[in-house]
Amino acid sequence: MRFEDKLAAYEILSDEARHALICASRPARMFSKGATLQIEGDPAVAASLVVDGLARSYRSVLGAGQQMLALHFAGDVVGLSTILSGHLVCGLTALTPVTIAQIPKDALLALIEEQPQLGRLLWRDMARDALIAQEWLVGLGRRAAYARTAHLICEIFVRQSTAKVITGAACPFPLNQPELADALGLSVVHVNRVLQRLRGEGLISLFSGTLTIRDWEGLVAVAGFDPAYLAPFCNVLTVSASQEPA
Amino acid sequence: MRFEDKLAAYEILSDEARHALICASRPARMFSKGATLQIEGDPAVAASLVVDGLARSYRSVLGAGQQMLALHFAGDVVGLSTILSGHLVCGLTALTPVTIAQIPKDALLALIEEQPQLGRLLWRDMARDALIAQEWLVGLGRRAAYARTAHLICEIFVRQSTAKVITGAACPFPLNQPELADALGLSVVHVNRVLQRLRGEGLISLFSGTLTIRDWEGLVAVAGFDPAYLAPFCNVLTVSASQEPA
DNA sequence: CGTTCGATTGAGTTATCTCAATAGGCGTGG
DNA sequence: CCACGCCTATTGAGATAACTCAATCGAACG
Repeated sequence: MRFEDKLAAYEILSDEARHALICASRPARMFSKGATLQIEGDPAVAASLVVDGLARSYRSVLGAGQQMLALHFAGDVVGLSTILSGHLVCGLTALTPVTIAQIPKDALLALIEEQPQLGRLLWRDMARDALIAQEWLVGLGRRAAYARTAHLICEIFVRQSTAKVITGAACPFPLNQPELADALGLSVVHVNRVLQRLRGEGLISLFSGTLTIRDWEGLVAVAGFDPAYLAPFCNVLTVSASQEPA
Repeated sequence: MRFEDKLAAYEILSDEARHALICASRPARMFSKGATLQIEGDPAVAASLVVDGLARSYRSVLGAGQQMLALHFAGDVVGLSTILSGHLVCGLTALTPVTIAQIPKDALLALIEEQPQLGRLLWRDMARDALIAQEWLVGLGRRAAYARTAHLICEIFVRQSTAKVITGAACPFPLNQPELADALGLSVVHVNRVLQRLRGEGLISLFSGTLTIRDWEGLVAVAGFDPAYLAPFCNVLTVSASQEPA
């Protein structure tokens, strides 16, 4: 069986490096929505390349549910920092049907040594993730629920739309309200009310998994959103490759 | 003039790599408490090695004060992910008198190419920072003020005490209440009340810059603190070197 | 056709904030 | 050496954002 392996890269990968990456990774596997890709607390054995779909990583907190840590869109690499630090992994589940190609830890470490160019790319990817996490941190610490929600919507919209232009456009929105609550550090009930307000103010509409931006300027203003932190890494290059690993 | 350059490393650096690092960095400079080391929004021109003291990075939010993003103890490297991503820097100020050795961006990038071993070390450092940031994220999202504050106190205590054993011991505590508020996403008034409660419950005492742990078990329980995320990187090796750069 | 899950609404509770005021410490300048 | 001013810690009191509990409703699903 063959499949497409889309890899978002920040500069052009040499054929050699791309080939090495493909060789190192296991055959991509598909998972259905809601599937568990990684059990929280397991030791780190592999990084995951999100070939298609959307995944989320999270941490559980004693009596307080879960906190989502990051969204992983197609092209993202998950678990680098965990492997490098030797720490136990956080949970990872599929928010949509998802295709994942795992890269075993040892193969990844070897790859980094042998393909410095690829290593630097992965490192940059981690830097991008760190910036996004920083933005979430700021939001949780200092933005009220309304602005925080608007900000996340902005982020999801920008990360998802390959097109740079953003207007009164629409995009799929794969998070339901309980998932939004986990991401935003809010209760489900409050998320619901915040969303109603965002709709009421004419900023968005959001029904059955589809988000429509009604007033991008307004939404950005409410959120205090500055897309710069996403820009330098927005799929500068998309590499397609067929794969048939050992 | 000579000075000590303490570098916390996770594995033994080759003499060559260490020498290259020292050559790449500018002469260390001292800053007084409260000094601005990096102006928020400037372009990234250099990474900073904290030689001594404690610094904090932060982001300002419109009408909501500042959110502290990270604490940087001696041996930490600041600004790697900003340089790699090309993004503008966050603010950086000294919480105590601090000694900083800057490594200009170009020199750093060259260093990474020429000294892969050192590069991997720096990468691991970034992975550690990511884990700590993740812990802050979880705290801000899902821990109540009381537990969140206890957790930060645990983190500071562990990161600061080189001694592994933790008992009814004391350590300097360089954050005042406004700074704690910035770190914890709380108001100063509430920080004050939370601290009073932590004292009242007999968990800590905290006066004039000195923290004393009165009940480590209890504090850890309240915080839900698991030191594992700090452990793999706690100053496995401390390298001392005299330096006289060009 | 019953069950489950997500969205929605109501109502009361509480954690945390804001505003305001006081008091102590410390540095600076007169 | 004292007086002033600023910063930090503390306290009180009222306001509010966000939470919890609980119930309803519709859609998806088996």
